Amino acid sequence: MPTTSRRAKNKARTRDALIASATTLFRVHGYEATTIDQIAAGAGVSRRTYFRYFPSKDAVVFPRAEERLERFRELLVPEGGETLSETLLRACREIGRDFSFNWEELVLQQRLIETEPLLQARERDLDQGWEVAIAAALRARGRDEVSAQVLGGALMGALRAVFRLWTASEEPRDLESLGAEALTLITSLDPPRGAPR
Amino acid sequence: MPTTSRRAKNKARTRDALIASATTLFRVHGYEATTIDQIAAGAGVSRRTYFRYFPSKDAVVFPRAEERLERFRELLVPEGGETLSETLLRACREIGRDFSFNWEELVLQQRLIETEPLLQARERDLDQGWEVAIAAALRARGRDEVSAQVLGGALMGALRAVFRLWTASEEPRDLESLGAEALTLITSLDPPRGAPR
DNA sequence: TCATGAATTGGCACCGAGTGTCAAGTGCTT
DNA sequence: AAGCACTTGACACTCGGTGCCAATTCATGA
Repeated sequence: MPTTSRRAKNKARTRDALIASATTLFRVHGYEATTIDQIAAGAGVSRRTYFRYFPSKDAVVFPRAEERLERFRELLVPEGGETLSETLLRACREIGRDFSFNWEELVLQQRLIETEPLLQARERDLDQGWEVAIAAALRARGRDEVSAQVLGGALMGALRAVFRLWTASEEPRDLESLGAEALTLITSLDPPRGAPR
Repeated sequence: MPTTSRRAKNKARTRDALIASATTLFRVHGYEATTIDQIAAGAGVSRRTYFRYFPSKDAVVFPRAEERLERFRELLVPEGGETLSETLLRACREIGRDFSFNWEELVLQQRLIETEPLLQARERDLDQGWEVAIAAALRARGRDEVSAQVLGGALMGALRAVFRLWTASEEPRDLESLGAEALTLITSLDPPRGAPR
């Protein structure tokens, strides 16, 4: 019994068709002006069926979010005697490879997101998953709850900024060195005088 | 001609009534189960009028967002020969004072936000305004674009984590020392080996 | 191959968020 | 008091999202 039964294939095909239809329509008419009826029609499927594949209109904008986060989680498992920064860099490099392959797609997606406040909000929400993953990795390395969450927030904040810079540039820059530069920047911050504890 | 004309007073009163009505209803029935008709009715006003005061249903959850951000922006103007960390700490302390006065309210608001993904997304979106403000402060201190955005993202990420920890605790902890601790934590990160540049 | 049951789909009705419009009401000015 | 600008209420409408059920498609065993 292959996992790719006929049903599974059909579902995958419909899903891809919905994503393609939505992407095209968003690109041409914008997010707001595109209705779900149009997306569904473009995929040769009914409106009701759209909602069986995506829980909301905005979900179709982030079709690979879940699997990428899952991948990131796996990459955060430390290898050998890595320091945290090294693990992060390695994860950054791996994710960056995936991102680089889809640079154009990601840039267009990012431009679309920035046209709609709701989409920006959703993106931020998704980033929280990454932040939680980083915080978990920190906890797994013996950090206490407070420092895990604070450092997780800071690191993810830096990574998000890096990603935005990356998609905002004209050419696909080297995501890995951008990430490394970001980590270096953070660690070069001057601590406040008379820091507590 | 006082700025508080009768019209202005009525508007302020209606706005407050809407906030109060919404807060109560959300607290009792939850966000999702509360309709705007109910909120408007509770404030003795029509549904259409609600939308003249708030652009959306979720906006009423963050009624003070804009003015707090404005305050934060003003606080980020450096005083004397402060380092950036010192400026941030001072801003943290000032904002923290305001927050401490409204601890209970903020805790309830936070609990409500965490029940609804959409609200979490919106909150993240609002945080971006703070991040942009920090990045602007960094730029004003001579940082280049990349480091301003990256550090802004990291610092805001840490501050958000601090705020979440603060509202998650049973007792109102000292927000200032939490913030200071967070800054210290960030600066104690070990840089990656062979860091570029 | 065919019949049976499970999964998938489409159509329909419905709810609530959000917007345009216009007439009626309220406050400001002289 | 009258005229004016601003504010409100009511209505109609679009669209996102959900529950429901009948029709269709697929998988499975005889």
